[in-house]
Amino acid sequence: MRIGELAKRTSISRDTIRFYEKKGLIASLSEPSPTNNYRDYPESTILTLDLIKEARAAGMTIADLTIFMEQLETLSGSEFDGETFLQQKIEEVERTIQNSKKFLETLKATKIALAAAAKTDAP
Amino acid sequence: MRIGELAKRTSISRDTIRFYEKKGLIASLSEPSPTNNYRDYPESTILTLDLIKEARAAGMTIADLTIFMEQLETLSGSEFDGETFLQQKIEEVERTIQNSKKFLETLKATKIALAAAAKTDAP
DNA sequence: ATAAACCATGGAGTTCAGTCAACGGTTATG
DNA sequence: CATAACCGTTGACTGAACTCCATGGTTTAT
Repeated sequence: MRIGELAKRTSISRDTIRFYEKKGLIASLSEPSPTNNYRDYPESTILTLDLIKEARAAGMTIADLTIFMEQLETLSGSEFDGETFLQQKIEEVERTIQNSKKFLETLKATKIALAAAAKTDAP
Repeated sequence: MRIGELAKRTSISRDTIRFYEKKGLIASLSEPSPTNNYRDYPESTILTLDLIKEARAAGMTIADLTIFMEQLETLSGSEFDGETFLQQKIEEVERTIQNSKKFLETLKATKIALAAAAKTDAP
């Protein structure tokens, strides 16, 4: 599919998609039409982009994602220690989750305090 | 306490602390020593900075935090609808947590796949 | 009392993650 | 076939969140 459709279906802008491709997070088919040089993406790129969105929201950087995508593709076969990298990222995300839960409690407590203050205040 | 100690005890750089103060996230005592103009922070600023760290890691921006801190301090008393703001942020953080959990599963699955591939590979 | 260590301010510089603009070629539509 | 809608590339630009630097004053340890 072409970049416009991909953009629409993932809610990610064309520019951002091209930016991700330049960074190596996604790849378009290497042999496009002979007459133009339009990018052509497989259906699966939608899934990849969804994954990237999740990962970004979970605190992963694009540099992290570049390595991660490489692991997904090659699944072993390099000198690079993918398992250690993944384990580190797992721990990072676990910390982020714990941390966010804690902060969530603070937010909730603040909201409750605010509501209580409002009640004794207005009437 | 002075900024250096605060920096050490929170693992946040002096520059960042001053930056946060300029943004209104924290405040130093308004009447410092008469002989110098060093910032002087109460013990509680450590807790505030820890909260800020949590919040940042949970995806809150500094602009969000500015509003949130104001809510914490004033606890009602403005035209601003703090409860709605807080409810929105609660939902945002909840989404972030759900999302991060999902991504965490992906990371774990990838690590397992990598380990399996490595086994059938080497020996 | 003097050097090392600390503090302040203002402003410039950096990194990350996009985003926009200008220009020209391609494809789809009435 | 005109023309709107789409695509490509290059490079400049933005906003967020720091980070660094230069300059100069203050405190502390020796």
